[in-house]
Parts: sequence; C-alpha cells; structure tokens
Amino acid sequence: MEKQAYVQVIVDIAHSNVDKIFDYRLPPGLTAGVGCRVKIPFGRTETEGIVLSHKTETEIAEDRLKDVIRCLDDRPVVNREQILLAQYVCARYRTTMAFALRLMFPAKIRGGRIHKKKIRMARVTDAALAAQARAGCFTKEGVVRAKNRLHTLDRLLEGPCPTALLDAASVRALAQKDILEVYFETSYRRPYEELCAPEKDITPTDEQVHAIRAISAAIDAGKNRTFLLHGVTSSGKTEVYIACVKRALSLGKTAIVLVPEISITPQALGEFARHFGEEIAVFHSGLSDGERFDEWRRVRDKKARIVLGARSAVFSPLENIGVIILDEEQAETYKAENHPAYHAAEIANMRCKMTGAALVLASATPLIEDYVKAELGIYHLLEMPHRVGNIPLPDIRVVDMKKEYMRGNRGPISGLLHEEIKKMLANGEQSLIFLNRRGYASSLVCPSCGHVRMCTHCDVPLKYHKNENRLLCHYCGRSFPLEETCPECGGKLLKFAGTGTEKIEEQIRSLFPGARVLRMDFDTTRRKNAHAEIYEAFRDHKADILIGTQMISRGLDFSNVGLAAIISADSLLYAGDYRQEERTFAMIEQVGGRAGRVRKGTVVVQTFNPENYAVRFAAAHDYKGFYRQEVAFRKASCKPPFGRFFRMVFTHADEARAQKACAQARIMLEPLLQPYASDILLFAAKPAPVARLEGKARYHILLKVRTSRTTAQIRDHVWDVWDAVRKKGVLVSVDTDPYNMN
DNA sequence: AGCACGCCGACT
DNA sequence: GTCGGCGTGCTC
Repeated sequence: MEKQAYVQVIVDIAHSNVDKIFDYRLPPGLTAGVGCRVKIPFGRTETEGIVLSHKTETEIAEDRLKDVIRCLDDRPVVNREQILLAQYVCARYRTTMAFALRLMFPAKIRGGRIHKKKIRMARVTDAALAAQARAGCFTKEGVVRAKNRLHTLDRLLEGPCPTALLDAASVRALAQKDILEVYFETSYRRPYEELCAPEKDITPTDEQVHAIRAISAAIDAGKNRTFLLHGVTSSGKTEVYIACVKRALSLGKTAIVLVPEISITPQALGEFARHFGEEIAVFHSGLSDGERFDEWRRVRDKKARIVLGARSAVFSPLENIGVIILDEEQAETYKAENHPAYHAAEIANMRCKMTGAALVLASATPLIEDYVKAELGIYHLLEMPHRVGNIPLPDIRVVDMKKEYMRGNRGPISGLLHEEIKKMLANGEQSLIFLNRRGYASSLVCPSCGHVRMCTHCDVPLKYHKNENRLLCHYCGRSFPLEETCPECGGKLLKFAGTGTEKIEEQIRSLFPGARVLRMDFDTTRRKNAHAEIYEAFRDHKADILIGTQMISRGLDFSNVGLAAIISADSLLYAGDYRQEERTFAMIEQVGGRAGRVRKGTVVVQTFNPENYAVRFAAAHDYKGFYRQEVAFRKASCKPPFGRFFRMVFTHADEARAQKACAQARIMLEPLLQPYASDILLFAAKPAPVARLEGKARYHILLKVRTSRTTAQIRDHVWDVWDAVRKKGVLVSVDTDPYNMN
C-alpha cells in the first residue's frame, strides 16, 4: 500500500481569517514541490496556494480533505530560505503568510498572466548544404543574382540568428528546401542595454583596501557580521561594493546590492554591468511587468548571481548569499510605506543571519542609530574619510537669507548664488540647483482674508503648478482650476507663497537668459524615458544648469559640475519629526557631494537658520561633530535609539467611526501599558495633522517608549490592540519610528 | 477574501 | 407574514 501524500498549503488570500496552513491530498500522479503554486478548491471556489511542505499523515478528517487540482509551476516560486524569511516577516510585522509570500516573487506571476517571451530563430541544417546554396546565389560569371538569399545565408553561416533580422522570403524558401530550420528560443527581456565598456583599472586607496579586506574576511569566514561603511561622497564606495561582490562570487556565493530607488541611474547600472554583465539582475520601479518577471526568473534559475535593486530586491530568490550591501543606508525609501511596512535593512539583516553573510551598511551620513551601534561595537566601523585622488571636499558657503531679505533681495536666489552661477557659466562648468519642493508655489493665499486654498479631499493646502496653470494636491494628486476670486471672501487678489522648482526655473531663466536650463522633478519625468533623457542631456553638457528635487541629489556623478546649490536648507527643519536635523545634515552633504568630483567645487546653502547645528556641522563636513550633538539631544529626550515611537493611525470615511476606533484603542492600551508606566508616554487620541486624506478622516495615537528590555513586549501590546481594533472595518496602521507625522 | 447562516426592522 | 440589513463563522 502506497503512502498517502499530503501537502501543507498557504492559501493566497491575504486575510487573517485564513492565515493558517491547510492540508490537501496530493492525488497519485501529481507532483507539487515545496515552494510551487497549486490550484486548489477552497470553500465554494477555487484559488491558488503555495506548498510549504509535504507529509504522509494528517489530523484532518478524511471527509473534509480535498485534492490538489493541479500544480502551476515546474519550478518553485519561493525557495526554502524565502519561506523561512516569509515566516520572519509574518512574526516581525504582524502580517499574513500570504502577504509575506507575495513579497518574494513578482506580483504579476499570480494568475499566470505573464508568459515567457519566445523569439523565432533560424539556423542552417548543414554547413555544406548551406555553402552549396550560397554558391547558387551567383551566376557563372560570379554576379550576385539573389542578394537577399545570399545575405541570409552569410548571416546564418556565422551562427543562429533571429528571423526578425533576416529577409522573410529567403527564410521561407530556404526552410522549404531544408537548408535552414526555424525554431523558438526563450529570451529574457533585459531592462538595460548591454554596457560592455572595458573595466577601468583603478588602484584602490588604502582606505578602500582596508574596507575590502575586512569585509572579504567576513565573507570568507561565512559568519554573519555587520559593517558600517562610513565614507564621504566620492570616497569610492562603489569600488568597495564591486570588490566585495567579486569576492562573494569567487567563493561560489551570491550578492545583493540595494540602492535607493532614485539613484538607479544609467551610470550606476553601467558601473555594475561593466564588471558583472549577464551575472547581474536589476530591479526597480521603472521595469515593465515582463522585464521584472524575466529578471526574477534569471535569478531563480541561477543565471544571475547578483541582484542590484531598490528595497524589494532584498527578497530576491538568491541562495547561498555571501554579502548584502545597502548603499545610502540612511535613505528613507528602504522603509515600505504600507502593510507590511518592512525595513529593507531589517530584512537584509535577517537574511544575513540565516545564511552567515556579511551585511554592509554604507553611507556618507549614517543613521544616528547605526553609528551608535558602531560605537558600541555591535557593528564593525569602517571609515573612508578621504575622497579618491585626495580631491578636497567642496567649500560649503552658507547664505543667511534673513540678511538677504533685509538687504532688499526678496527673491529665492541670493546674491552669492547669482554670482557663483555666473562664474560657472563663464568657465563652462555646470551647476546643480536643488529644492525639494515641486510646482510653482507651495500655497495660494488670499491677501484680504488669509484663506488658503485647500484640497477638497485632503486636509492640505494646494500647490500651484504654472505649467498646467492649475492647483494640485500633492497627497492625492487631484487637480483643480485656478479660480481668480477667493471662494471665502470674493477677494480678487492672489498671493503665491513658497517657492517650488517651477518658480526657480522661471527665475533662473530670467536671470541668465543665455543659459541652457533643465528641470528634473516628478512633473518633468512622468513620461517614460524622460528621466534618462534629462540625465543624458545634462551629462553630455547640453545644459548648463539642472534644477531639481531629490532626484538630482543622488547618483548624478558628473565631473563637470562645479557648483551645487540648496535653495532652502530649511525645508526639512520644520517637518516636526525627530529626524529633521539628521535629514537636513544628510541633504546638505548629499547635494554638496555632487559638486567638484574631479576638482574642488563650491556648494551654496541658503537658509533662514544659519545657526542651526545641522547646517553648521554640514558646512564644516563634520559628521562626528553633528553626531555627538544629535546623540546628546536624543539621549536627553529619549528619541531613537534611546527611545522608540509607535504611531497608530485610524482611517475611515466616517469621521465618527475613525474617532471612535482611535479612542477605543487608546482605552485598550492604557491598562496593557500600565506595567511600563515609568518608561512610556502615551499621548491622547486626536485627529492626525493631516486630518483628512483622500476624503477619509484620520485619527492617531502616539506612544513614546524609553528603550529597554521591555520595548519588544510593548510593541507586541500595540500590535494586539491593532489586531482587536482593525476587525471593526476601520483601517488601522502601526508605524514604528515614523518618518513623518502626517 | 467570499459566502452562508442567523437574528432584528419596515414593507408588498 | 417575508425581504433584506450586515454581524459572525468557516473554508483543508
């Protein structure tokens, strides 16, 4: 008697009610490996599930068991390590196994809508036969009488060729005579061009050598270790990454390099593709579904051993990982916004622990939390304080905009910046102008009654976009016509407050009529390829000045940029979160780092707060000075890493329901947190600063906790309350150490 | 997620 | 009397 086979399946329904293992009978003749998707009957319908394991016995009564209908994959869509990782994600972020597993493979795989791309190929059946046919293309006198056929044969004698590149009539005729054969080959859609420029032969600096040695030793040992690579801009971190990845490959291991989404430029890709060619798979938001599927498949099928990508690439189906690198580890984009709100560094850390890989957190401006860990010896600190070629860090010149204002210059461009841009234009050098606010004006105010135009669906002011001559909501994306009269008092005057990139572009164009100006922001890069076009135009010096948001602060490493300017260093200082100084410091270093990468450059920082310590330390390129100051403040006020914040947000179309759920949660939390009273601060339930978003009311609770052994328990209590409250139809989200408090 | 079961209000 | 509101419970 053959042993009855059962499979344990996670149903692909992301709901806590069905977040458990279901046993199914595997009918004889059907195979479904661990990690494969299966079609299964579920309740009254059919659905997909993923096989987690096999077994020979089950506690489920025979009459309740159902059969697997069929297996949907011949190869697993998740490997065993990914299943373990998904279980970790479930526990850590309180999500369902279905949600966690979905992170592991391309979304569009479900339902099997994506197909492998096949291309039609032709090849000769026999070289002698082809040569004979080739001779037949000439007359006795040696004159060509069948040009297309000759060309086709010549091409095929060199090897197989896609039929798309050949003359269709010749292919048909030659195939008829069995001189060539047509067949299909699956191809991979590659999201970037082949970049096969020769490797540059660079001698690494002593600092680079030291970092490479330390990380390589950890990769060799196969023991999990975390490094904090603190390297100033242009200190050659990329070469360190490449050397470490090479080391991992040489040991037969694999590697993941994570970068913030916006720094995935052709330049950054090219650097890696040059070294690793086909071995590298790239993941970012710009890929089509087909491209993403193919890249993922190349990793799963072990055709690519290196993954380069944004946040979600940390879940790639690699096996035997040697090293995971997080470039710009302080970047906020490593944290996912929605459920599960995982942090890529946390996932990377877990994967490294599971496989004994080295984790490299790299930045010019590491997160305070991480530098603290390095100082405590939890992370191994590697410092690269010098730029490659010993090029000095750029001079940072801080302009006090209060004085500028008093002097009568009320525009957004200071006298100094004006002068510096002029100098650059005269020298034929390029300038970068950074402002992290898009549009023309950040609000539209009525000077008579003070009314600010607000979004009808969100509790936020509308931004004026001059190009479209409309008011836009940057939260929900809705657009409104610009009404000339105030809806409140009927006043006819309009006041545009706050400066955005559009206005800067207008100002620069009027101040420097001859200069060639480009703007790179959300609005100018919406069209496909627009980002690459602007990037290439600036790289090829088809423009003198590039104005932009966050997008220009990373990944643009152009030798001809002599000036980088920050229009307002204050933009992040009023965010109201505990990271505002840290982010201001990082922004100045980041943008400043774009200038003078080959020879010494200049940075102009405009601010109304020149005395702010983030601005002062950034101007002096003094990370450690800033760090010490910031750590002292955080310690005194119990902010991360000395404290944690938990924030619960309650969203519902009906304001009363959102408020009620929020108040209930607050009431439930109180007794649960009572034992920790001396270590916590539980704030009142109240409307969120953005009290309405997309037409839905929002309420929130903030909990501040002094870091201690009980922090994890407190977090669990918060999640328990979340679990209890969310069943009432109100959307509840929990954010740990939120980046913003909107 | 879906879908059935089940227990209270206003109608042909 | 019943049609239908959506609260609760189940799916191998």
